[in-house]
Amino acid sequence: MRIATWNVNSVNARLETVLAWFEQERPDVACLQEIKCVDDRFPIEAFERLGYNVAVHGQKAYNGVALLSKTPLEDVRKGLPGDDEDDQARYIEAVISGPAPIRVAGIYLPNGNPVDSAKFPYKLSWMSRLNAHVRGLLRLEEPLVVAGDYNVIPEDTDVFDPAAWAGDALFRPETRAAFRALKWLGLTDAYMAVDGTPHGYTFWDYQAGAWPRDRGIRIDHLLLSPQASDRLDRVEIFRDVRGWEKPSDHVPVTATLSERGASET
DNA sequence: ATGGTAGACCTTCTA
Repeated sequence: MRIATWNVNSVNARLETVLAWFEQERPDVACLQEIKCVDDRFPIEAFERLGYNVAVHGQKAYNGVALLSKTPLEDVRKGLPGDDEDDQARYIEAVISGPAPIRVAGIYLPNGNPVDSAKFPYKLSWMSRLNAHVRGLLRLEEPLVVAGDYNVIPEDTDVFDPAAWAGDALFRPETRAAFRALKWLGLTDAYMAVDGTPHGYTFWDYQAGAWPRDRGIRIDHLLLSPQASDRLDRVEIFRDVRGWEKPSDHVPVTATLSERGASET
């Protein structure tokens, strides 16, 4: 089973590009972020034609997340618990049905810039809520994948110029500490299974020639519960997609899990 | 030089 995450930066502005990648790679499951539309405007039929079931948690103009799966989505949750005042659409979760069911959460973690605004504490509080929710999910002892645009640069090696990013909300010590705390709950970063690349950038800014100069950052992650990481075969970062016509500033990332079911363990 | 782009939408915000 191959699970994808991709911040598409408007699913409607990017539909042709997004569909082209789906037709080429045909992942079994996909988490999309920044769909930038309300539920009614999501191009559900286009994905259904490719054989996907669709769950959408949309929002006008900003944010918005969706889950796609070739098998039916069960137990769908929309929105991250822990703050009834939070109306930003950044979290969607479902159980992917099949012989070896797996729970997948798609996240669009807040950017948090500028750090001297309310956006940074919102980011940190969102990460704290995610930590609390994931802690509960891990108690289920199920295969779980938490995938998405984390807006977190975990390590110096995940950014072209660490010094230039020192004060950025994506790289601040508090942000990186919260990401480590999430992993310390018992999640594995699937990126450990990537091989043969000098770095694993997943985002290049539209500005200042970031892509041609390869000034990227690694911020799109798949974190796996022990029951999921036991099945991890490989990770792929589709960096070529950044060079396509009308690209998103993020590229798709996939993790492939073996199909080993409960009966064989 | 502190630049540059992209998307949604009401001329400014978000990233």
